[in-house]
Amino acid sequence: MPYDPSAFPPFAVTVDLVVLTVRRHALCALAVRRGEPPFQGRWALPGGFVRADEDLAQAAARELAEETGLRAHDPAVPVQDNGAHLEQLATYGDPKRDPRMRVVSVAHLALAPDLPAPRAGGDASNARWAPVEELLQQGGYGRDGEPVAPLAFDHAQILSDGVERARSKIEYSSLATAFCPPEFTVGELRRVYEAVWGVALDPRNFHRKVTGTPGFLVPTGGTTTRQGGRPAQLFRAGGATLLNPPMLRPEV
Amino acid sequence: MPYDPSAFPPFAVTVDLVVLTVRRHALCALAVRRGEPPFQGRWALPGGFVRADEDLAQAAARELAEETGLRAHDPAVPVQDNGAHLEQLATYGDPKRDPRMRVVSVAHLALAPDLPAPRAGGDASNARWAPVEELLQQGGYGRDGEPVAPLAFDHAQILSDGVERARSKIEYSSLATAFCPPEFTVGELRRVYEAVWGVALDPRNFHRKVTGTPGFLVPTGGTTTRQGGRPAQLFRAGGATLLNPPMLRPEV
DNA sequence: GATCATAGTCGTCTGCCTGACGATAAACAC
DNA sequence: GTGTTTATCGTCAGGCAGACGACTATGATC
Repeated sequence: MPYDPSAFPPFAVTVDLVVLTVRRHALCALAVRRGEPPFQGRWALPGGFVRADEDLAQAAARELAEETGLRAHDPAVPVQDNGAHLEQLATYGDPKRDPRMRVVSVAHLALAPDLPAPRAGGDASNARWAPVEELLQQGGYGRDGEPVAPLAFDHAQILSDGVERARSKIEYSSLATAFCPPEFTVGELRRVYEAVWGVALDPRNFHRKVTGTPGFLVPTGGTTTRQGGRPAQLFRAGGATLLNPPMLRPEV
Repeated sequence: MPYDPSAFPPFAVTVDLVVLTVRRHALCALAVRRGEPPFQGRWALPGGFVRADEDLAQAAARELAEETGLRAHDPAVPVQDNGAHLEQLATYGDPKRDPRMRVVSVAHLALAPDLPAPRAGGDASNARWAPVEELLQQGGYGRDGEPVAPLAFDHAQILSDGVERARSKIEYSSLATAFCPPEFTVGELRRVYEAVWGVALDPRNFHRKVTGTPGFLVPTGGTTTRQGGRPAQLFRAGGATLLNPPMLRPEV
């Protein structure tokens, strides 16, 4: 027995993506330029409609693949390959958030290692990685001196919530490894924490902490010199997902 | 310019509520009996359609008031009066979660102090507080010896997620006070933690921890003997929302 | 009224973890 | 070789948590 369609108002349901990565020691998010009204020409988060036969997570994974080529991890499987971490973030449903009609957006958060270059349907000029502070600042000027328009719709709020989720989640989980390539050094992992939190961490205490937490890191045996200086051990992400005790974010 | 309605599939959007409270040293959730198919006669979480002009949080607050008479707090205002804490939990949108049509449910989590009795549109027999283990057990027998049917739809999953959110959130926030009356003793707060986590806590260490965390508790000056034994100091919830360092949940 | 049971509150001690920081190691640039 | 950079190991003091002893203040029971 289907519902009486007059008994409830119809909604459009979309997924929007907060895709974060660390580039050049800065936390960056994927932004796409809108090609049509409303907010034509403004930057926005990637996203799209949920299809009739699609789960929300499937829709988010499909959008992520379309925008970045990344495959999403099965959340039940620990991070192993080069895929991105994908999780539901929150849902935004203010009646006026889209001027055209009633749209409820289920935002998702994706964490990815540094990628070569974004592609938005093949058009590179309409997609870019931008530092999150640049995307979130209101009416300032970007690094190139041009005025910065705020993100379309309520996407500044969504991005802000996604960044806060990422910042708090790397405290008590091993999610920071999702920003790293499959093999990485302790120093690279530390620079991820520093970029996401925007702080400087003591390399010695950080090294002691991450190598001393069981299941966080697994040495691969190899070493590298990627960053100059003494060669560093290479690690993969271990099976542990929850860090106990957590990494402590320095205050202020 | 409205969307072309043929460009996207129409969805129904509902809010479902995980309303938790602590009664008789057990973590309980509000359940309502379904009066119509599908799942007629089965227990389910309270919920309903989001109206055309309503925000998601407004819809959740309205449903909460209809089912329990509780007013929800403005999330920006710290807990002071007898209202309930209300926050968005997660969104569930499996294409088959409702056999009738495509329904996306934005689940919310509410934490309330112990209430006299539930009312579901005035019909008490169709609403009850039930221990969460009882609602979540699959095909067992309840306290009264009658067989227990699983919750309708995917509500067991939603309830499970809500309980897990509550369990983890009282670790690092002062949310446990949302389960307490406006004035409460340290022992009452401890029994909240014990019920939600299902563990026993050392009364002395707990007392030291909560009274030593700045901003968590504010003494009102009064004392009480509600639980027998030596009179205890009464407290109100302080302004702090985040506990740093957090309460530690004993392992296993 | 003495005794007991029940809760609440204050202390002590020990072990672990963290932050601060010195020291050494192994590469590269000149 | 010297200096620079990054990685890694150690040391030490302070803080917090778990274990648990001791004392206090009420009501219940004999």
